[in-house]
Amino acid sequence: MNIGEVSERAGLPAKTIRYYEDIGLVRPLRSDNGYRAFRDSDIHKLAFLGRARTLGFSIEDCRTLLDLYEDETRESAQVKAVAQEHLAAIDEKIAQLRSMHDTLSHLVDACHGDHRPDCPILKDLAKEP
Amino acid sequence: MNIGEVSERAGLPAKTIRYYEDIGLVRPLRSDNGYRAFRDSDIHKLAFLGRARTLGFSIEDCRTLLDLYEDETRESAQVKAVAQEHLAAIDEKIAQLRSMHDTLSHLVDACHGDHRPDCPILKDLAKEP
DNA sequence: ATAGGGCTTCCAGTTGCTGGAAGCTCAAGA
DNA sequence: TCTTGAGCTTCCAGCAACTGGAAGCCCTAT
Repeated sequence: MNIGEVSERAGLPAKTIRYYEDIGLVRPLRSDNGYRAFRDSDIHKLAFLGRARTLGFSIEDCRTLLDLYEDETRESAQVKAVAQEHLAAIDEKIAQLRSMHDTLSHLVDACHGDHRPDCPILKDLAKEP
Repeated sequence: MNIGEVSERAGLPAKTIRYYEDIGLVRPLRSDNGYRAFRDSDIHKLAFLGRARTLGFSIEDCRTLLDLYEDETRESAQVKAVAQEHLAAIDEKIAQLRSMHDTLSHLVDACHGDHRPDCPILKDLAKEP
C-alpha cells in the first residue's frame, strides 16, 4: 500500500510517516519503483503511534511502548512505569498551566480594557519582586 | 553591569539574556572590552520578560507586551486582548492535558503492573478504532 | 607569570514535525 | 502516443526557545 492511503488509514500526514521511517519507528518495504510499500503490520504500528502521540507520549516513549508491544516477554509493569511517569509529567504541566491561568485571569479581570493606558497587567509584569 | 550579575538579578541564565539580545528584545551597551554593559532599564526589561515568560507568553507576545509597556499612548484594551488570547490558549491546553490525563489514568489503573505481559494500556493503543 | 573565572562569538542540537523545491512515476484522457 | 496531473521520491530549511560546548579574549589575584 502506498503512503497516501496509509496516511488516510492511520490518520497521520504522509510527512509524519516519512519522518517516522527516518527515525526508525517503522520500516516499510520498497516497491520496484522506489515507492514505500506498507504492510498491514506497518499500518497497525502507525495507528498505534498515532494514538500514543495523542496521549502525549514523547517519540522516545512511543518507541519504548512499541518495543514492549512487540515483545512477548514484556512485563506489564514496564508499560505501567512508562505510563505513570508520563502521567506525572502531565499532572505537573497541568499544575503549571493552572497557576498561569489563575494569575493571568486575575490580571485580566482587573484590567479595564479601555482606551486608557493604565493597566494592571503591565503593572504586574513590571513590578519589583 | 556585566551579564553575570544581571543574570542573577533578573533571574535569567546568561545564555538566555544573550539570546534575548540576539532577537532584539534588549539592547545593552558595550564596554570598551567588548563586554555587555547593562543599564538598570535593561535589567528591568529582562525581569519583565522573565515574568511574562513565566506566565507562558510567547516571545512574540513578550515583544508586544514590552512595546506596549514602553508606549505611553497604549490603550489597556490592547494589553488585555493579548492576555485574553493567551488565556484562551492556556485553557485549551489544560483541556487537552486533562483529556490525556483522564484516559491515561484509567488505563494505568486498569494495568496490573506485574510480571505478566498482558496489559490494557498496550491493548488500548493497539485497538482498532 | 600564571591560573582561574568570566566574558566573547559561533555552531550544533533539542522536539516533532512541516513546507517547499526538484525531479521521478503512474494512470487516464485526447 | 503524448501529455497532463496527481502522487511519489529525496533533501534542505525552518519553527520555538533556548542550551551545550568549543575556542579564545579579558581581568584579577597570587
